[in-house]
Amino acid sequence: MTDDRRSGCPINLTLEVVGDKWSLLIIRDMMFGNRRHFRELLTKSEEGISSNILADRLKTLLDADIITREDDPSHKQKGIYSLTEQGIELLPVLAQMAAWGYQYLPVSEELGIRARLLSEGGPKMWAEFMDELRETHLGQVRRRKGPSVGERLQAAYESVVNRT
Amino acid sequence: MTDDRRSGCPINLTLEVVGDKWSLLIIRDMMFGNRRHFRELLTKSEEGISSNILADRLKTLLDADIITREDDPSHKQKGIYSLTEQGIELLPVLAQMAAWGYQYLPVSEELGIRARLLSEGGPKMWAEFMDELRETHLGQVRRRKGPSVGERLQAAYESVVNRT
DNA sequence: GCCAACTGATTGCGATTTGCAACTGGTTGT
DNA sequence: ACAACCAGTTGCAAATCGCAATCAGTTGGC
Repeated sequence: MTDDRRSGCPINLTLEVVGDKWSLLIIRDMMFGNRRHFRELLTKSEEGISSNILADRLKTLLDADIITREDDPSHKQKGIYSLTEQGIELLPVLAQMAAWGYQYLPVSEELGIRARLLSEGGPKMWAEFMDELRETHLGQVRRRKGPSVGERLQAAYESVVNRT
Repeated sequence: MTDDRRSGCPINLTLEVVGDKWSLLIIRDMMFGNRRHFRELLTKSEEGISSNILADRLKTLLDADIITREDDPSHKQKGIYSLTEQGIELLPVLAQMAAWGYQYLPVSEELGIRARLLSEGGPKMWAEFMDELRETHLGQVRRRKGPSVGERLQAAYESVVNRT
């Protein structure tokens, strides 16, 4: 783990931290799938990450202060992973990638619906969702106003999945 | 070059196309550095990409319809690479990554100034810059209104570099 | 107390990807 | 004619990836 950087360009530095094929997917699952434990991230991943890669990426993300880990009081071996403020602020990056992928790539209907809603909702919806994440991951209190963005996204996803 | 995808998730599909350490840097150089030839991308890159990687990534980006290549009439061997509409629409992704990197990573002053301006300018400035890119890369005409975003970013960069 | 199932990982190992350096075959300017 | 320039290609060693098996500790059921 050397910290020599290729350049001081913000885009490059960001890529050096999360510019691989897995890190952002892990963060996506933590944000949209509410995965907080190792096993959840391992087995409920759409793409099937393997355990050594997951362990390695979690370590990297911990080092980069994008997530934190604390012990689960209900199980001595379980750890709970949480997003930090920095991690939560990666949401706009994910949202833009989702919007781009939704527009130009062969996205499946079930998995695309969230991207569509999030894209249509725009930065305002993103900010609201980030507030919800701050509540779930940082324990901050949020002034509620109706159904959460997370709930709405989940409901839309299920409605597509259950449609016969 | 198999086209089996890990999942139909828009974020995953986007990562499968540009989720490596170099592709987005090449696109960045084409957008902000106005690099259009192989040599320009190779030698004027901040990070020092090697020629085989560059050739490989350009091929991938061509296949993904993010860039196009045409012969340079002024030199039989030279090719001119241009961004497609899809490629230009990656700007918001880059802008968000730049904003995140600028806020949380040890960005150098010279290379950070563009990120700061672009972040402060927000989606409106991004749209304007994308229009300029459509002009340069797609040959579209643009209704001009004062100095271009590209010129403003470049001027800011040079002013930081030349400051003693 | 015993044991199966579950927990977060780690290890071994072959396949792939990366990246440096040298090189190729062709073009251009002088 | 010849040096400089052009877009790549090739060889090869090192690093990374990803699958499967394994590990050691924890928990719940009986």
